[in-house]
Amino acid sequence: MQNYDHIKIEKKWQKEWSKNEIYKTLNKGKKMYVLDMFPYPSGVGLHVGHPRGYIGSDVYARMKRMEGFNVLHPMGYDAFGLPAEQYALQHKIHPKKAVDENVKTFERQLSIIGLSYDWTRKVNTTDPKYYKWTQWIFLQIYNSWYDKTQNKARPISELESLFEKNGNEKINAECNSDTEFFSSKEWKLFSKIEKHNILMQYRLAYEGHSEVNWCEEMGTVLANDEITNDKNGNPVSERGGFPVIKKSMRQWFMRITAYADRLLSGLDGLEWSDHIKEIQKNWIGKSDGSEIEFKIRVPGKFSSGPRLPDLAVVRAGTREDEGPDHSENFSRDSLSIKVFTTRADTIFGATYVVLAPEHPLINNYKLLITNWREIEEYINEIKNKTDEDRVKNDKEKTGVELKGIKAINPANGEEVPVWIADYVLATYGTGAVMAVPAHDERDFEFANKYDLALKQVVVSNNLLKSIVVSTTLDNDIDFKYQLQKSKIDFTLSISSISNREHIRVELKKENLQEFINIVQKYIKEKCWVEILGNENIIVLKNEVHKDFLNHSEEWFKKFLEWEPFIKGQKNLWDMLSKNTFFQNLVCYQDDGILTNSGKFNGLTSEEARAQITKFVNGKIVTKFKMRDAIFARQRYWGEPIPLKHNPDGTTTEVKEKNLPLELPNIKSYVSTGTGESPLAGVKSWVKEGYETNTMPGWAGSSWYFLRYMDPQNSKAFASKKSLEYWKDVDVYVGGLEHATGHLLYSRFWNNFLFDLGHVPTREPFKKLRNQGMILASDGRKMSKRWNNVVNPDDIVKNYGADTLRIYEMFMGPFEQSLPWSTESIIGSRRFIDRVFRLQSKVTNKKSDIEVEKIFHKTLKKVSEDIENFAFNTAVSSMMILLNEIEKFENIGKAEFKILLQMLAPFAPHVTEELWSNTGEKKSIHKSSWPKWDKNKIVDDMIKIAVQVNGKVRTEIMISKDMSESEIKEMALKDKNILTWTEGKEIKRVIYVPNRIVNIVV
RNA sequence: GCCCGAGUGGCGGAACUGGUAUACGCGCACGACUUAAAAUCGUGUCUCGUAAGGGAUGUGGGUUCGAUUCCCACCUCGGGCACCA
Repeated sequence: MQNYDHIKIEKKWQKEWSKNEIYKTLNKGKKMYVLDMFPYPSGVGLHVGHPRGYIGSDVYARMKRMEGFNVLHPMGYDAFGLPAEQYALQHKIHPKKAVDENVKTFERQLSIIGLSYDWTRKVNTTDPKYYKWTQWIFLQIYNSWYDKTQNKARPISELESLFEKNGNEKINAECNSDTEFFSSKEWKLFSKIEKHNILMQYRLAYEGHSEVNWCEEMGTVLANDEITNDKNGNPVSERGGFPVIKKSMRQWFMRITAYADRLLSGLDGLEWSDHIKEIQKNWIGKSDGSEIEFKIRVPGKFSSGPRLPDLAVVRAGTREDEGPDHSENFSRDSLSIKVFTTRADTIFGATYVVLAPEHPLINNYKLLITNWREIEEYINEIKNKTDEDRVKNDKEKTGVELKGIKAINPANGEEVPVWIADYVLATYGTGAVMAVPAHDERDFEFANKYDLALKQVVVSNNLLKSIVVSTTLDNDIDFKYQLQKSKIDFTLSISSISNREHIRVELKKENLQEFINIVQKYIKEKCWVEILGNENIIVLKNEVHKDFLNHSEEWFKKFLEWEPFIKGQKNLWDMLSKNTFFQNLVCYQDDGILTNSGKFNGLTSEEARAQITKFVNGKIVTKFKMRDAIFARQRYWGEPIPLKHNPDGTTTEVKEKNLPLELPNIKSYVSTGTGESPLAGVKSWVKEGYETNTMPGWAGSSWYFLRYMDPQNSKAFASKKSLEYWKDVDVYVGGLEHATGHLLYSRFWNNFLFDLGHVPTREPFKKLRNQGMILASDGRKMSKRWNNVVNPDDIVKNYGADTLRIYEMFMGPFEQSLPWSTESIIGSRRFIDRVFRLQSKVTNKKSDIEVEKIFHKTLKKVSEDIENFAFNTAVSSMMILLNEIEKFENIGKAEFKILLQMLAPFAPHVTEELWSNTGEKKSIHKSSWPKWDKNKIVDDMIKIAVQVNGKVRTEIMISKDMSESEIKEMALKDKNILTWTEGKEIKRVIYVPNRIVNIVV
């Protein structure tokens, strides 16, 4: 490494840049906001994988700066949360101190890489001046409700006046599902606490109870994404690996579900990868379906017909000790079960109804149910199971019938049994389903186990597309001959797996009968038949194949039952056209054509869904998988929630002028372990009535991108003026692991702030790029545990920051995970050395025209590649350029300077050194990005390939002004080509401009 | 199980919208410089074949003048979701 002293040069320029503040952001000009996901400053320091994203965004930001944009490229710290507190506990220091120490390490490691952050805009979520505004935003959310008609959040005070005027029946708002109706008059009569409780059901940040993931060891509640499974499949905390159980607790929630639809539709306008959009879509989990009521009937007690039982009988079902008599509310709803389904088209096949074991209606039916003891036992059994047990994939479904009551299928009036079963979730849809075993896998499995009826109501409509006949016949030539004779089209292929020949028949209506005749004849005379898969595959074989025995016993049993039918093949037509044979073994879940469905027969599933829903008085509804987010931690190290609990049970907020509500300084912030936050042990805090829970880790990170726009502002989280100027993040760079956390919460908060007019755009991140992980050379994640961590400090010391930067960009596509190779890094260093040496060849003379051309072509490529985050090919094209120009004796200064400028975003230090060596006084990073000259990227003569029948046979040089026919003629006359075309008729000549000529003979 | 994404030399990878597959880098081999080594520079490096030429982009088919690229089936790996009706 004698070429240049990277240690000296890099230090020198880093000092210079910070002295001259060359990366300082202005507040005018054409804006460009390039943001990295700010890190949690952990104690262990960085490995070479961490800076990859930062380097990518830095390259981009540097080019944009040179292109004349006013670039905002900041960095900060997300320092609240469990990890910091755990670290502090372990090291027996205050979390604040731990954070400060870690930030220092972090900044030292980052600073040597030469990233162009404007450090004057640094933010830290644990700074009271910062979290004042986190608390402020919380209060805005707390004081809002979601109007589904206007489709936006509105101040809670507006809701109060609406209640005052009309009560709540006509208000189309997002609220808790158990909210009851009241009139304007009733509202006025409600007590303070009643009003408070009702409003709480509408607030976008609300208090409630819920079953949560409780970690005894850590004394805290964890979010789903903070939990993993240990090797036995038991739930454990991601950090520490402590066991996690279910526990019901008082919680604060964020009503993110109010925004589910907008979070979904908002994705359309974003330049994010399809992959991450897919993850968010899945997470939000929208499904369009119908809510349909199944009436309840008590057989025996009442004569006949779907008559409802007397209210008195049902009322007797409520327990005396349940407190006030709810029978008025109880009446209608209790006499029917509301189910949610996306397959209303299959309702004629609904042969039973299932409630989740937790379903509130079950208790109401107590006196009607004849096997109550059994039911109670079952429910208790389920309660004691962990979620993990219940959801385990290979677990058999269990359930019990509610004997004594029946449900009425509203489509055909049939009486069907009612069950409770653990495969139905209380938390999704209505907590009840209509079971259609013929068309739903889960219902199918359950029905098989408990011997419940199965009724097929949808048949496949793709039968007429194609049928594959797979043969293991000794001689299938005859079969093919028969097909040919009947003019049935087919194609042949060999299955790579079974080595069977596949005859794919494209069936048309007019030869369906003919085809079936042939198959029937075969079955009758020569062979066995088997029908496989969902793909209409028929297997013709000489004997029962061994494969057969690989099927489950059950399948085999059923097959045997069908065997005489097949041997007799009376009804093959029916078997094929309805495919009942197959469908009765494995349920058919796709859309199709309705059958056995009364007047709806013949409709497509899609048509039927709408019509049937209407017919049974159902309602078209949309459901989401996403749940409201828990917004509380029983921990010390988080933002205090700025609310006070009053003795009368109501809650009041801390006034804006009293924000921030600062974390009290306490001696022991160790968790009490009782589920109470350490704050519950602070007397002064409790005396004031302050909320003892703190905010979760994602609070501070859900809006930090706004704070960078105006980080010092003490009057607002950012001034209107800077918000209007910066608007949103143009390019956001970070890891994929935040897809369902941070990236969703930030979008939620930003949408909310938009509704109230606090920010100018709905969506915060226009363009998102996810850097791939850098794995260790053994292909595993870099981790202390595997002892495979590569420290960037060592790389910077041995090879230089520029080499590290170039290598990390060159190693492969930015979004792809790649293994690190310290062996390969030398290539990037050599490249820099060669550029460094190139300066001795620089003259004041003009470069050769060929040299100029290469330069401009490369410049175009590099500019476009950086724009597209294709950093690897940008570096590679500069390497190609260098290979080319090294062949020349001399190179003009102008071209050399272009090379330096192109390279500057990747290797800021060495290019700055060389730039100053050319006599430039101003920093290269303040220079303007060179423009490529489109006249200098076209060649006069180009080489194209000539193919004969698609195979390259020679190359010819053409000039750019030759016509198509001239080129074709030149190709045909080429002597290499003549040896291939001699004596043959030229059928066609294809010319693709600037690429190839293909001669077909 | 369902839904995405990906499979190209010894290795990381390149190939625009269907148009000369294997750019660039690492490694390896040979050569030059050197007393020697390092560094540097040069040459070669998918495969079979002396050559002409043939064969290769996970496997098998298809469409096309032409397929890494489009379609169908399958295999493998990675990721997401996981009884969401």
